[in-house]
Amino acid sequence: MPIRATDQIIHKAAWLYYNHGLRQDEVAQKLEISRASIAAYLRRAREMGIVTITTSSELFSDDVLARELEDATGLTTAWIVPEDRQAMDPAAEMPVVAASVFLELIEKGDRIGVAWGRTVYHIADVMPFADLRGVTVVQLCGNLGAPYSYRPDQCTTEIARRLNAEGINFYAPLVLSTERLAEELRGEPVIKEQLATISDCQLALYSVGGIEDDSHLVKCGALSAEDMHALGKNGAAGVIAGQLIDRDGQWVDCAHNRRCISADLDSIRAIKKRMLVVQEDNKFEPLMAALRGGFASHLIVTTSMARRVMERWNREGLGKGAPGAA
Amino acid sequence: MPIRATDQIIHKAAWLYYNHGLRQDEVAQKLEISRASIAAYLRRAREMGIVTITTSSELFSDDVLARELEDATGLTTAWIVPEDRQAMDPAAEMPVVAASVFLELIEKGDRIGVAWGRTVYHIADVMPFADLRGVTVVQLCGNLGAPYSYRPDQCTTEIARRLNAEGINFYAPLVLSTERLAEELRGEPVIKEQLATISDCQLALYSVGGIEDDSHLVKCGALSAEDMHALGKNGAAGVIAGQLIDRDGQWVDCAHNRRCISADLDSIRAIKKRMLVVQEDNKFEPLMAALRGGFASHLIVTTSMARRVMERWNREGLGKGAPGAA
DNA sequence: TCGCATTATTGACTTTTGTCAGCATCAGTG
DNA sequence: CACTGATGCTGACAAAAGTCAATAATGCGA
Repeated sequence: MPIRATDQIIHKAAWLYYNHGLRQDEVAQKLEISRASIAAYLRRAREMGIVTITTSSELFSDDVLARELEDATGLTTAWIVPEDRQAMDPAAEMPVVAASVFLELIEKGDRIGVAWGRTVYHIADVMPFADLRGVTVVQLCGNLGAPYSYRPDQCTTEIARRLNAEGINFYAPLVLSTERLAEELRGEPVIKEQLATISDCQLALYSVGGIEDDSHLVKCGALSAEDMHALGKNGAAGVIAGQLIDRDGQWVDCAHNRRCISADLDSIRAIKKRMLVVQEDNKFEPLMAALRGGFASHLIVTTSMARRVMERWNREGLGKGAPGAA
Repeated sequence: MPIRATDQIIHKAAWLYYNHGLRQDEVAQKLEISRASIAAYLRRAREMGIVTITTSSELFSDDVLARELEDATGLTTAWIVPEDRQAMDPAAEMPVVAASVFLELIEKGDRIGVAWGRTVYHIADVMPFADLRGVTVVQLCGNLGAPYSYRPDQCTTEIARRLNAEGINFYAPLVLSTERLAEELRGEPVIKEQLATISDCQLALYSVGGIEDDSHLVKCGALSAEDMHALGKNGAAGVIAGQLIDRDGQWVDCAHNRRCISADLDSIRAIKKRMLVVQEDNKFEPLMAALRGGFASHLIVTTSMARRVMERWNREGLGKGAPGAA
């Protein structure tokens, strides 16, 4: 894609400022334009990803607890967000860490799967701007028919926009009213093809959902609170890409899952870099289920959550590596 | 390598400033430290490569002339430095473009060969700071015994320092007084081993030397002006990594070359990304020789030089791709 | 071609950042 | 234990960058 004529001047300004280290007034002089415009250009250059500013996220992975967690659970890398008073509030910090790590994990030409949820949306919201043409961001699960603040397509679109990547949305509902219709829709060539490309992803980003009344599926009306309770009694322990998983991270054979249009769990497990981000303390059990199910190779959690995972993992005598991990 | 305790605070400051977008005074407040210190930390963070600021060099490759040059000569990519009045002085611009392109071409874990000369030294001098641990920078040719402003080892070391990469120097002179000694030294295990690793490089950076009286080899005393003249008469057309090449880019069988300790030309040609940077207008013939010899896959030149190359290449009826190109 | 709406540019002002001399701290040394 | 040189921190000031309302330019439909 050639540079648009109007971008040329922005590019030049950014180059002189960031590469040559000229001051804004010097750049303004050189390009025969006001300094105020240069300031505006530079802002745009950053927003367009012409200029990229990255900070190593090593601060969060260089940690004894992170090493221990990796060793115990077989994760490739863990990032630990501290909760001490000197640090940021974890609720604000976690998405920033996640966005930074996510960006670091992307390689040229990658295909990236993005799921949905409050956490993912917040990550999209603080995602730095970059120029990653050649990268493709695909939606991992169907859309929620009802309007909702954190729609799956919004997550995908926003991330793709910020990265200057291609965003591929999924034009199917997440849940249908009958199993038959879901089945038929999954068989539709457009949908089928898109689902088939998911296992080609090199990187996936998601959180794990809870099965409480405040879970997304309930709040979005995909499931009633009663249904969710019942599913919980029958072994459901968490939600991955809109689908219920049991405590071992296995697909639950229930009406809801059968009515879902979303990435096949094995396709997700086939993705090499599976980045799982968990914010809320009350998602401990769902997180354990996701870990047991092999849904994470890269994990971002708070210090306290990391401790709880370590303790439980060791208590259960689970060895290195989760079942189903690639 | 774990973060040094003292770096931790720098890292934190950089994180809060660049990732969370806090102002310096807010960071100062959070870390309970003066704002002036934060300013100092941030500078250090940039110099240490904790924070990296990159600008796309597309401005120079997105150019009709660049496309034509690539198509005609079979280069992978060409970057053209403009000479119009609105742009920077090419003498100042070229090294900045080269440094930026060089950084873009590096991939994780790469081994990089760096030669020597005024151009390479200037590139090293404007190389941005980055955190590329795992990358290795190796010296392509022996050192100049005589003290000189742009010593081969300085180029390697400075680039490695700025990139936070490992620098491997070559502790042998570039030229020895007798062929026999050069031969013996090349046979020494330490030297031999190092020379052997050169073809494992994924990226090389060099310029091409001229054979005029002001050439490096003459100015450093490796060759007398008379010898150089004589070599010129006998077909030498340029210098690559301290060694003379003829107009077709082939190794010249002369006393000087036989007394040289430097990367084997075929080893250099075996490197996938061969980045050639030519500043001076009077290096046209050496550049042509280097191109014919397949010493460039990535080229950085001025507009006028690009035009001359195009014209000559077409006139000579050289097809796509240089002989010897990988 | 005109008028309208939208976008781009700028000068003047405010806020933020960079700098540096002076003070505090600390490790090494006689 | 005092001395010394080096390093690091800070407050106050200077420099640079950010912002915004007013103005100019531009595109576009009628």
